[in-house]
Amino acid sequence: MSFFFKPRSMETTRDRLLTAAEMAILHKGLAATSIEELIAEVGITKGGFFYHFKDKSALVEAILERHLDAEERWLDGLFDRAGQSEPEPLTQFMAFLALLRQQMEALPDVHPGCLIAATCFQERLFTQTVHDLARQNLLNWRHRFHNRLTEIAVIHPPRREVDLEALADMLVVLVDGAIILSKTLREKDVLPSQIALYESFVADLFGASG
Amino acid sequence: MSFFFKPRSMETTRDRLLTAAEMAILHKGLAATSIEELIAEVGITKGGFFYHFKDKSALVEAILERHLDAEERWLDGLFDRAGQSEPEPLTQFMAFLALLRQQMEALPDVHPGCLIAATCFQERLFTQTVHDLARQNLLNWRHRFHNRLTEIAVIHPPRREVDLEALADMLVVLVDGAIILSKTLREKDVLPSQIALYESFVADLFGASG
DNA sequence: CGGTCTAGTGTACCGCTGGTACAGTGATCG
DNA sequence: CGATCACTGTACCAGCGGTACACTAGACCG
Repeated sequence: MSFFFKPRSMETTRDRLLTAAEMAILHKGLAATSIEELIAEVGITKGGFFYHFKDKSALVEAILERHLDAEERWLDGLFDRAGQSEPEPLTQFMAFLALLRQQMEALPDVHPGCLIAATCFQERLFTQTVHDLARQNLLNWRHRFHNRLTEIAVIHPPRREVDLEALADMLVVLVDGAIILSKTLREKDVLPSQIALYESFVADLFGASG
Repeated sequence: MSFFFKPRSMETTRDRLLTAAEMAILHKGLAATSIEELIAEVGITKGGFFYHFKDKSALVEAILERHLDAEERWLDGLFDRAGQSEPEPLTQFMAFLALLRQQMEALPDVHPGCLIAATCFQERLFTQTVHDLARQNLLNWRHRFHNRLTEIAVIHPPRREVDLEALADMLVVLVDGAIILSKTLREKDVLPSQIALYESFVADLFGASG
């Protein structure tokens, strides 16, 4: 969902291309991002571009791979911080959600967008590989959240019957949907306030004290 | 959010262009939809296209206007059906949500997408007019849902403190987010199950019997 | 019957962008 | 010293958005 896992120092030209392209695609869309503009920004020629990537699709695939990797490390980091000296799964999950919300609150502007959502609305511009990467990533988060929620539900039986897989999806859905609302309305607080709502939903459902 | 408010009979060429373009944009994205492809489908020439629309942006503006209009009539229709012989605002709103969910369940395939979300991820491809239309539409739904929820909250004080504007946004956010998940995973039940989750959230929050 | 408007056709043309092809080059490595 | 890497530079092509403009078949209007 995000981008602010910072690039390495001693960047290669390839990495600078990926970064420039990622930013451009997030802000303007793939179609509005021309190769000529990217190579101008990075300071190489067209030949140099096609030396690194056989076409625009290959560039997008590389961006998505790098991005999903960084995102996974980032969210793992949040889970780790939330889990430190806190074995209770519900409290742990609530701490994770709070961290997630705080990170979104700390963003200087509205969230620049979600690469996955961007690919989903421009189907034919992207290759099957790109769509498969997006799909695998979403399935990954569904399963991770679902596992956590299942663990929680064992210890804290939910107040009402609830589809835990849908509840896991809901977090992904809220983040992506909130990015759309946030970008369209240019209101940066939509994302944290939707996460806050999810927090209160989950807390109440599993009967956390509060 | 939708499209299945059927076109009029005795369609004009302009209307057939709008319909073909709307479908194409929803399924493939704007950039992947060429004017040449549209005129081939409709059976006119390039001159004919530019007779109706001064450029591609004008086409998109017309699509969005027609779409938002139809969407408003459609959702008004759902509200009306939900409100028939049912003056109690919470019961009315719950009935509306149930109708919305049923409509989404009844879709034969995964939801084809949301035009607003599609515009949001291809910023530079669309004109300011398009973005303003999208913005106004989302603000419209926020206010309408917010008003309903405020009405409800007066009669049924919520069990917990809750930001009613965020709760109003949540419905829009869930629908758009669910469309992304649904399209990417190619699972058609994501949308109705997220609405169902919202239903149970709202019902519980305002203490509906159940 | 002629005039005007509508809804196009048909042709020719332009610039930008993605993409191809390929020869050359300076730095670095074994 | 030769090979490989990471490019440069030039030339070129096709597709698409968009422009320009002359022409026309049918409907409506007096």
